Amino acid sequence: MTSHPTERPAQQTSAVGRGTRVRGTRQAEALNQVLADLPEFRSAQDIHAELRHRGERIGLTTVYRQLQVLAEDGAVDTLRDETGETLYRRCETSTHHHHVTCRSCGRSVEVEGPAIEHWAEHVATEAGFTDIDHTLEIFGLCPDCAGQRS
Amino acid sequence: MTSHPTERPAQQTSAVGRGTRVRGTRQAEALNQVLADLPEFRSAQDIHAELRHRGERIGLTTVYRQLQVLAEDGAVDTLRDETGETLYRRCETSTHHHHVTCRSCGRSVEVEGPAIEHWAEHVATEAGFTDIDHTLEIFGLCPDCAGQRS
DNA sequence: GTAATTGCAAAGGATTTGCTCTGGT
DNA sequence: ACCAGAGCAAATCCTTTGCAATTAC
Repeated sequence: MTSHPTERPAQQTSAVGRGTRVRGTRQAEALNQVLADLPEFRSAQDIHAELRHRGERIGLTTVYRQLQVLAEDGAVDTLRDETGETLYRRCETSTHHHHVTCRSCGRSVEVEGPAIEHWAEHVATEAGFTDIDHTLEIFGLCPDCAGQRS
Repeated sequence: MTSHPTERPAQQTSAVGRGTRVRGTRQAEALNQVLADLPEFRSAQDIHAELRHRGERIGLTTVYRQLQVLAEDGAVDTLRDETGETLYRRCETSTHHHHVTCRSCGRSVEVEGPAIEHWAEHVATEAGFTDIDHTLEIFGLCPDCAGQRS
């Protein structure tokens, strides 16, 4: 175990008082476009590759940094796949939700479960914990992939 | 995370016909001892360090390999913390359960929530998915760690 | 004796960081 | 001009692999 209690990058978007401090760059624009086009969860590297395919000149580092910011702002959802890679996808709803993701093709469906959030909060509080957070991912085979299987 | 029909390295314990194919080594023994002593989730590196502290001569590689096997056999539970590291702990109950884990010290409490399992199964099925599985981790600060904090 | 196991060193793979260059405004 | 943002290369970090040396049985 390494780090952590206090960490948390301390977001500073608009903390300073002044408005937008974000520049509209060609790269950011392109990334947004790709995110808008891809409905499935994809890794940063995938997304970078896709951008390159489209002929965009953009560095992998930029993709990572951009996605990080978008994730912090809640503009994209993130999840870790079984190999530990972080996957990103543009967020559709702004409310807290979870996903049912296809193990085979990556397609995913958003689902809400207020009961779960409460339950998590509840059991953790009961155990004396504070500052509670949780992660929940559901994996399975989507209709399409289930069909074409061995 | 439990089932997973498709993968599984095809264990060969006792497949050949002959008996025990597993050797009782000093290292394996020591690792077991440490796992028995530590009630919290710990990273492989932590466990290795602990072993060294105890004066054991054992390589990090062996710890990783050993833990991998134990995890496959269901002898230890694994989970990924927020940084992506894999944490291990000897499994206590055989029933499906989840954990409320301290972000700071790693201590964890097992909790059960049949309702959650059903809900997960339900929403996924409703979305047309099959062969469903899920992961749920709750993080927070345990009473002790919450105290000694800013 | 023989094969399972160890463990060092090196490889891998994802993500981050240092630092300089570029392009918006 | 100025400064946020881009990006390359190098650095990190956890984890796995190659392969020779050990060791249990």
